[in-house]
Amino acid sequence: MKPYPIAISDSANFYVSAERCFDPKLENVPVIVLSNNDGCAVARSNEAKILGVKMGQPVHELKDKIREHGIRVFSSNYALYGDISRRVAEVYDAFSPSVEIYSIDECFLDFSGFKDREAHAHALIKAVKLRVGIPVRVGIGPTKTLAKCANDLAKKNPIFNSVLDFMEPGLRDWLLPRVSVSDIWGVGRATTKKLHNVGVYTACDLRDMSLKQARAIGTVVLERTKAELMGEPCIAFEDVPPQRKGMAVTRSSGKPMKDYETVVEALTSHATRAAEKLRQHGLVAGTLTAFYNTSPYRKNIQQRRTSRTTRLMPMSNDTFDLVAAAVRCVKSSWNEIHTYEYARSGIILDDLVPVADRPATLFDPIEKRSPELMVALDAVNKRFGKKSLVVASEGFKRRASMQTQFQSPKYTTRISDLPIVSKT
DNA sequence: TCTGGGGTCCTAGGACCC
DNA sequence: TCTGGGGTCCTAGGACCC
Repeated sequence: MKPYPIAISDSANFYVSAERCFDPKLENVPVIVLSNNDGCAVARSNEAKILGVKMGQPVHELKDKIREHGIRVFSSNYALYGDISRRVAEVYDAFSPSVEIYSIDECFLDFSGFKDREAHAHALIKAVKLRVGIPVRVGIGPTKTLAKCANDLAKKNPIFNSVLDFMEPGLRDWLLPRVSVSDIWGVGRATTKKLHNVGVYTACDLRDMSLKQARAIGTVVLERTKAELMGEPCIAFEDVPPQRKGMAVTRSSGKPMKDYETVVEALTSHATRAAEKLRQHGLVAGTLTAFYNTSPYRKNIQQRRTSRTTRLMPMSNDTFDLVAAAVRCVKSSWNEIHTYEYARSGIILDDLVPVADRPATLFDPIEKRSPELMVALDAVNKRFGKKSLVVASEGFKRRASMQTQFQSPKYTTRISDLPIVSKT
């Protein structure tokens, strides 16, 4: 691969910024956004970071801090964040012929052909702020890893004024020795520890270590990272999203799940949601895995992790097929003798293919279901609200709905959530 | 007592990312 | 008491085949 300038634009504390878009009172005060079920902090404003709120910190550990410092707390509002993300990406389209959406808050942009890359990046930042209302920062480099590294430096050091261009090797030689190896994209906790053991502490050390040693420590992945730090691209720019391979619906349950029925109800609910997701994406799955685990955090209870995988034949996105498969998995793995307190469960789907490419099966299933039934099911649930129609094994008791105590309005995707502007 | 070699495919688990 | 969810990629090892 030949190197050319790649930019990465990354939103600052994205979920917090998205909340601030619609509530200016949140500026300059500590704000955190919680994970599903209001379990832990997954986004923190700079003010919250200064107060020592850690990424992923459980919210029950933060009670005092929240009270003392008046931290504003939000449940996650994915409808809002997803929509803001889409709007930001639309702005990027005007600044590059080729954009790769990497995550909900990051895009890679092909920056080749722009003479003054820094000026172009500043224009982009201005446009996103003006048209969507959230701050972004830009890192530029000859490889994705160097662009990410530049972006990280721009994020942490205000002197770079939100843009850092790493195309110049001299600038890299100066700055890479100041970057911890653990801050490099692709180097996680385990690899950092191994690298420290051989005296590799900085991005520069990693760039300059032998290819052979890099491979011994972190397989081809670290080998590629080293090459990318040298300015040799190994990770391709992908402006067309590749066909997705898997899909998962997993949840922690608020209360421990002790009996068979409760676990079946949870997995029925996840399988139902997974089937909906498949249909939304026009896919069918060939493999279904159902799992349910005890909480690894509760050291004093008996632990058990259970997972069963089954083939879906024929491949399917039918709610009843997926629920039946999930229930089979629980049935075959249920421990009758001991009672455990399960805390998390989920459905993982693999071997996904577009409905049109579904391979024909030798024998048609005995019971043929019509896709129209699923269309009708989706339509009813869309019109009358989620879970208006459910499969019976999900249960009719109080449904375990997610804890979202502090959710902001769905400003951009639900008209009834807009604040009424009163005429005065 | 001796007990092949080389290939493919599949799966579980680890590591990492946001 | 309360600790997220959804992805990708890579490797080792077992099963199987000839």
